[in-house]
Amino acid sequence: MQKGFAVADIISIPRPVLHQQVGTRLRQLIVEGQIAPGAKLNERALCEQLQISRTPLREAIKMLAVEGLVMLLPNRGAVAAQLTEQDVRDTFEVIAGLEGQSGELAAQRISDAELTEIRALHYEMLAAHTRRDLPTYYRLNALIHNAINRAARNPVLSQTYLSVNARLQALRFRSNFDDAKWQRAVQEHEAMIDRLVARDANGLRAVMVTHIEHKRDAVLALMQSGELGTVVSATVQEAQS
Amino acid sequence: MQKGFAVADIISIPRPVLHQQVGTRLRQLIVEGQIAPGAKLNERALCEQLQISRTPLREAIKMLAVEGLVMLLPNRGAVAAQLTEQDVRDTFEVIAGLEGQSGELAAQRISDAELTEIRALHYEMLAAHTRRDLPTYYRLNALIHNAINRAARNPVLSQTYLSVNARLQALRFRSNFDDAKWQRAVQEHEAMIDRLVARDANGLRAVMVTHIEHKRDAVLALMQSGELGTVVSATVQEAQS
DNA sequence: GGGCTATTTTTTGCATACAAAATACGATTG
DNA sequence: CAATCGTATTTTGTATGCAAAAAATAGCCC
Repeated sequence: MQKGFAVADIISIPRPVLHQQVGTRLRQLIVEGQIAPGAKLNERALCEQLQISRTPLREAIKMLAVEGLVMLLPNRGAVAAQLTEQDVRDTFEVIAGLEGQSGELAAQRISDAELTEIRALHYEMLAAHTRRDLPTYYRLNALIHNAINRAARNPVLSQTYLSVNARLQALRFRSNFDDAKWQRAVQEHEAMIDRLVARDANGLRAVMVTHIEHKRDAVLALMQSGELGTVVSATVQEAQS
Repeated sequence: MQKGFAVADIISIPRPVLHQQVGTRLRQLIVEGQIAPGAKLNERALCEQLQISRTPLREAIKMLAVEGLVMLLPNRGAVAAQLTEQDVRDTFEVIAGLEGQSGELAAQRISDAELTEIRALHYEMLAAHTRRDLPTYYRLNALIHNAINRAARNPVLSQTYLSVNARLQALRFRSNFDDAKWQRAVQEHEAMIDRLVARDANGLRAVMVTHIEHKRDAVLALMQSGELGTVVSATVQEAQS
């Protein structure tokens, strides 16, 4: 009680507790498709793989269940969430609302410094697009969306967005970009910057909603083509560290 | 594998697993204020009170942490979430967006039967208002909001709304309604029905956003008056069973 | 007596042990 | 040989045990 701050309190990087680490790792495995949608999460196997006991693993699984990344089957464990087409539509609908609001607020609240940074990221993204460097493009794309989210100055909104969005990550990073769609996405990003510069809240909302709807259509097309479920080597991705 | 459906699979009501039950109970305790905001969740004490071991309790606590109802302090357990004024503003901002979208979609998608039911509930609510029966009013109010949410036909949206809203429940059901505010809330509900009948999506969105903003102001006023933190006997309430 | 440090006690975090349910397997019978 | 039943094995759910960290307490020095 009376002891002040020990040195360790200051210098030691507080290693997150195990169930958090495990949660992060599991999230990664699911989002990257290493654990395929619908696949069963065998506790013993995961324990061995992650070198931990069942207690923190189970705690992590319960957390992912709340986030919607896994489904709990009473007395039969957990399976990675497998979204139906309708689930995907519903989720994108919510994401569109959240991103729209995020854009609306960001346009009102963004600082010049943040705007400058976003413009810089945007140019980097254009470079990646020009080089047809998809992984870098994805990474920068995520960074820009996160930056806009941050500029909205609402941690609850950001957190909610990340949580809902995580369910789609496994799909989003596999959408097959043809050049036309890619070009359109880039143009939409240009429009976002424009609306941000103009501090046009309603305009930015509209652009972001449209952008998400196009992304949704790309994902749905991919789903209908039946290409999903295949475990594709995943690209680096940002959100939901 | 080969065994078909046993009778038990059909007739037995599958008693939810313990961590779910515990989660529900803890949520209730926090929302009703039996566990005050900021209060520590002592594992041993809760284990005795709920007559369970620490394992399911800890799993439940982790789930509530994801929902935002408790905060985890590494190596120091969990405390019931204590929202700052800014947290409340942020949360209401998200709620406004979600309810607004919910209204927008409900106006487009509601069936006549659902609309009829909502009108009936509305009249019951008017009765409760006339009698100044606040508990019944709250209950019916929650039922109407839930019904609109359901009419939006988006389970992901409903779930997200419930999850974010749960954090405010502890506050919302303690707001001191003066008669003027109550009257205004009732009028806003009338406007909701109107917009639903007219299938006016944008109109309903606007009404719901305004309604939430008023609710927010009432809660903020109560917070600033310092009346919160007191454990008040909670009223029955619906959401987040 | 006040403030600091050392020691005890409590509490948390993780691992393991045990019980119940589900699954897999095999035997038995028609 | 197929289908069904019974048993063995696996897997999940819960309880308990153990170690480390935090909190409380006591002791000490000034």
